[in-house]
Amino acid sequence: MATSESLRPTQADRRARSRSALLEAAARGLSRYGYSNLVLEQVANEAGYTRGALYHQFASKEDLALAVVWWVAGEWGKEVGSLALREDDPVDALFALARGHAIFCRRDIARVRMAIVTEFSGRDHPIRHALDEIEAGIIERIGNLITQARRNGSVPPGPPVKTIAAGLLGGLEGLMIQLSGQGPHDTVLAERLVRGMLGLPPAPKA
Amino acid sequence: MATSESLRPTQADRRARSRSALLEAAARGLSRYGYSNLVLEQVANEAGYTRGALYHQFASKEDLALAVVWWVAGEWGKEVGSLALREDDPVDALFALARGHAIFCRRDIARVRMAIVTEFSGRDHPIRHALDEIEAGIIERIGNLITQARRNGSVPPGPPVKTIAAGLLGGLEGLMIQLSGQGPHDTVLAERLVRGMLGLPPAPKA
DNA sequence: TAATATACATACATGTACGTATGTAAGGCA
DNA sequence: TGCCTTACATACGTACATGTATGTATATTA
Repeated sequence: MATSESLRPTQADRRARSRSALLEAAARGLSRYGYSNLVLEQVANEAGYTRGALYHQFASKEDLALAVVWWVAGEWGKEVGSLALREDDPVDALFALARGHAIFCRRDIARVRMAIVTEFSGRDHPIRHALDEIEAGIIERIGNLITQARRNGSVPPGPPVKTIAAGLLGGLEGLMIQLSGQGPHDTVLAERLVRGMLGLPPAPKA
Repeated sequence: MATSESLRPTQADRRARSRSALLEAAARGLSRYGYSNLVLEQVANEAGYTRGALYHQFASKEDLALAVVWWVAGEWGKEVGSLALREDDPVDALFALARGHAIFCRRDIARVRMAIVTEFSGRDHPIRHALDEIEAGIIERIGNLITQARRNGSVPPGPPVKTIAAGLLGGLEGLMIQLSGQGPHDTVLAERLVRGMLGLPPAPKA
């Protein structure tokens, strides 16, 4: 039984390898061109395959996009969401989320959601449902942190928690898209954005 | 010479009337579906015409989109940009811009830029150039206000002015997209976002 | 090693939306 | 009032991308 460490790859290895290559190429393409501008032949070629391989692994373009969306969400959870769990103070957790998100957005795949969300907003489409579900999860998480921080007394009152949480997410994503995840200032501005929207004073000078 | 107040509309009147109807329908469609998902027959029908009328007034789909982009930019300048000119203090001008932008974003046409910017980012496309030009103008304007405010002493030092200005614009647009311009909290959060990104303390309680 | 299943490539069919060419009615000018 | 131009509708051609059907090479199993 040949595994990934063996010289001759097994079928499952081949499948997994090509699948992740296709997924990554599709994620890059989605974040650059959006959904309907994404052409599957280009995706397959960038991954080193043809459309045949793609349709062997994914039932349709929509199925591929859904897989990408959930894959990116998983990566976000692993790379960003985990940072919040390491913090005790909810405000620190929010800062960690913001900075982590900024760093995550330096990867091109991070912009998938914002790139395709407008294409499906308002319509009843599976991709929209997936995006909504993922977004709702993140907003709920942020909202819980804000609620804790308000109980804690470290965050002043203001608009409803859910509104702030949604605004935080949207503002952060817009910020990162604009900065293209390039500058070294992305994390600073992300933290500033969080402070502002929560009603916190600016960070003391280091 | 019959003008718009006359009973029988003149040719120029007819032309202007249908043109603005088509423009508005196209703007709504662009902000909802983006560029490539926008189908011209739907645009024409929503405006009360057919594609024939559209192609009589606009050379191509691209030409129509460009016209929409510049038209929306003009509306923004009239409704939002003018607010900043009324303020003496640069920080107050920035707040006025943020609040005005929030209110502007309650109209569906306001989201045109964010809806189509990802479709052309990275490519060498006339629509991208137009968006870049408009964006550069707004960022420069915001940047000048920030520079004044820093000289003024009312805004602390931090990341480069241009970076903050760009981040401010991106963050605001992301925020407004997320809130869908619905809630009454959009202006509050917009101002909070500006305060945070500038490094200002939260607003004193009214 | 023969037989079968899997991973992928190639070829084909279809639909959709753009752009253009042509036709028709209404306004402008002599 | 007759001719010309403008505003719009209808009809057609075309290109492109998706999805499917078929073909081929590699891996698995007996």
